[in-house]
Amino acid sequence: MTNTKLRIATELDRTFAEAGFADQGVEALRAEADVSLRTLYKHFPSREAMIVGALEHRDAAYFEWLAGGPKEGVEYILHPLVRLCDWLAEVANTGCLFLNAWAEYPESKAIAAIVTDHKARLADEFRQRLARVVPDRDTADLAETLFLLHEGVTQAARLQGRERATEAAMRAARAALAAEGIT
Amino acid sequence: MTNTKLRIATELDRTFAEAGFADQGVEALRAEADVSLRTLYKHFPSREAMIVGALEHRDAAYFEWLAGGPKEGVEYILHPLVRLCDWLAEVANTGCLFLNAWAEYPESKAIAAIVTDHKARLADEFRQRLARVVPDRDTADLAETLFLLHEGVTQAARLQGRERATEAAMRAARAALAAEGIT
DNA sequence: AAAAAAGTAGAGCGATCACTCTACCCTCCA
DNA sequence: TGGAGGGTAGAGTGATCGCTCTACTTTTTT
Repeated sequence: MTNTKLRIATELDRTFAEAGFADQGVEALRAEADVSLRTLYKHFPSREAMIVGALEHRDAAYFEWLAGGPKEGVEYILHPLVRLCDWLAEVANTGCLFLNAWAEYPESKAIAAIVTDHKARLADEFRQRLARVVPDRDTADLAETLFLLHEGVTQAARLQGRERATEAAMRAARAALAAEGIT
Repeated sequence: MTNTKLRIATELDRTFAEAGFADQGVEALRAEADVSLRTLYKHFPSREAMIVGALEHRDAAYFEWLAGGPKEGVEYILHPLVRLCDWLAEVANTGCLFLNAWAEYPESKAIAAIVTDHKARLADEFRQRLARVVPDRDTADLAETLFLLHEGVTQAARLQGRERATEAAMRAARAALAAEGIT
C-alpha cells in the first residue's frame, strides 16, 4: 500500500465513522482526504471500494490496537475488552463501523464478507485467549459472553456515556469469569 | 394517526430495517408502502420525516412488545430481555434501527432526539423493574449491565446467530442477578 | 345530493449524484 | 536529458435524487 493510498484510507475510515455513510458523497470524501478526485478514484475505483477500503483499514488498525498487553491470567483474557474501552476513550466513540456499514448496504457481498470476517476473527480472539489460560475447560459459552459484552459496550457507550458503559462491561466480564472460577 | 399513515409508517419501519437508510430513495419507499407519492409526502413531508416516522413507529411497537409478562421476581426483571430474544426470533434480526439511523445521520437533531429518548426509556425500564423487586438495594450497576446485554445481543445475534447470542445474553443476565443474590 | 377530504397516476424540475476526462505539473532516476 | 509515474485542478456527463404539481377518482361527511 502506497503512502497516498494509506493516507486516503485513514481519512475514509475517520470520516465515515464521524459522519456516516448515507449523506456523504464522493466529493465530500475527496475533500476530507485532501486529494484530487482522479487520485481518489485511482486507489478506490468506486464508492463501494471506498467503503470497503475504510473497513479494511479499520480492521487492520483495530487488531493492531489489540496487540501487546498482559501475557497470562484473567488480564490476558480480558485484554481485548480493556483495549476496546481505551479505544472508546482515546480514538472514537461512534459505534461499530462494520455493523453500521452492513446495516446500510445489506445487499453488498463485498461489505458483508469483510464484516463477518472481521467479527469472526474477533470472536476467535476471545476463544483462543480462554483456551490458552484454561485449556482443560470448555469455555465456548464464556467466549460468547465476552464477545457479547464487546459488542454491547460499543453501542452502549454512545448512549449511556463511555464511562458508565465501560465500567459496566468490565464488571460484568470479571463477574462472568469469577463465576466459572477463573482467576 | 389515520389508518393510511399508520400503514405507511409500518412499511417504512420494515423497509428501512431490511434494506438500510443509505441506498433507498423516496421512490423505493413509496413502492414498498404501495401508496402514491403525493400521499406519502402528505403524511411525511420530507425524507427525514419518513425516517423519524419509522423510528416513532418502531418505538411504539417495541414498548408494546414489552408489555405484559411475569409480575414479580427475577422473571419480571428479565422480561424485557426475554422479549428482545423473542423479537429477534419472530420479528426481525437486523440490528438496532435507532442506532443505525443515528450513525447514518449524526447531524440530524430530530433523529438524535428520538433515538436518545427511546434508549433512555429503555434503560429506565430495567431500573424500574429492579427497583420494584429489590427496593432496598442500589441496583444502578445491575441496570447498566442489563441494558448493556440488551444492546449487545441485538448486534451479536446478527453476527453469531440468534440462538447462540440470546442464550449467552440470558445466561449472563441470570448470572449477574445471581451474583447479587437476587432470586 | 353536494361538498369536502383523501386517495391515485405520473410528468416535470432543479440539484446533486457517481464517475470520466482533458490538460497540466512535479519528482525521480536511467 | 528526457521519459515515466503519480500527483493536481476542475469541467463535463448522464442518471438519479428529493420534491412539486396538475388532473382525476373515490370515500366520507353533512
